[in-house]
Amino acid sequence: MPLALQLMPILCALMPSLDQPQTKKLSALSHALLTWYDGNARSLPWRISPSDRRHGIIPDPYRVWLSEVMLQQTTVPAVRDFFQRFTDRWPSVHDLAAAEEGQVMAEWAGLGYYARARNLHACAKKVAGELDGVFPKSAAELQTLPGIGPYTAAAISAICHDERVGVLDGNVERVLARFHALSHPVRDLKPELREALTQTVPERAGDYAQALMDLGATICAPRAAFCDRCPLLPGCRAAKADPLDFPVRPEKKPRPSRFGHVFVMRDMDGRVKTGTRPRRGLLGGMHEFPGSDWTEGAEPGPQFPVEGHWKQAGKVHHVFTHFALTLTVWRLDLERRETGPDWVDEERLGDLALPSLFRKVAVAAGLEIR
DNA sequence: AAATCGGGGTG
DNA sequence: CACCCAGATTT
Repeated sequence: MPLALQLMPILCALMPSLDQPQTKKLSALSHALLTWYDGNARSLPWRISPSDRRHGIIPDPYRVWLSEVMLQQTTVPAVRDFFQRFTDRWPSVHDLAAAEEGQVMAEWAGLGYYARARNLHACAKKVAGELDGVFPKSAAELQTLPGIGPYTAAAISAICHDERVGVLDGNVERVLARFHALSHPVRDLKPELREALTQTVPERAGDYAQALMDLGATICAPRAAFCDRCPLLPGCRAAKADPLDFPVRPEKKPRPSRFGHVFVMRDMDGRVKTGTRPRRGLLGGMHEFPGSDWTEGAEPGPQFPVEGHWKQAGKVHHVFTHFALTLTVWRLDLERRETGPDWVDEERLGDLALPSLFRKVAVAAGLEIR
């Protein structure tokens, strides 16, 4: 066995890790962090500023919940406009619960992770129907609702009711991984980390959670660390070396390349053939254009959906890197007038629950789409 | 425990 | 292009 491998366990044991003294150090710095937050909090549409919060203004749980679900694995810039449209259209949980699921999906189109939209609507119906429109206050109860996991439950209860729970999102994971100089991927010790964080939460639990997240977003950022402006610098282990060495990421597997065909069929009256994807799986429940399966390794045969009714076929290769997916987009202009519920006016494609992938397909096929 | 689920931003 | 982001759910 190579010497390096023999030494590995010893090196790991020597590396600083999550321990009690370090947690106490963070606890001692919590007030410095809150002071930093009072002067440096980001202004966000769903947030109550620390000043307003001190004057007794309480956040609206509906808006906090909506923002937290939208922000799951999604950046603030991407969420802003969606949050504004949702709250304009559905100002309360009752309004959202009364909406058609399809309307919610259509409004969510472009934000990604579409199971979130279905869970969002299911949760709204539950809260409006069974709970008289009042969200539960404790994290434990919140986590029983669809689409609300450990993070979102803690975030809502801390921000809205100052429940003293550890709010552990990607930003806070990074801050803590650096503060403790964790030598293992956070994934492997997330429950311990969340518990340790809970021990440090002060009275202003909501502001503390948001302070840690803002610190991760602006000071202790993924690809940069401005330690000279960090209120946690005095106790931070990574700052003594290179903060960018943390967090340690687990190896990720490459995605296999996939290939497929998509058919953008347009009849003489300007109507386009659409379909609805299964509720489960990739882009579940969203609209689509018909096409082949997306197969690994090699391109499938064209599998044209119509025989002899099209007069012109434009062919465009388009690569969608997000899915490691290469699609061949076919534009089929039909000679015969088609009818049916799946045929939609080209001008109204923008109203559909069409994910970004298929919007790009439409553009690649030469359609006008808003 | 690992895989899956989108899309946009950034260096 | 690779990596990351206010994670949850399914397998």
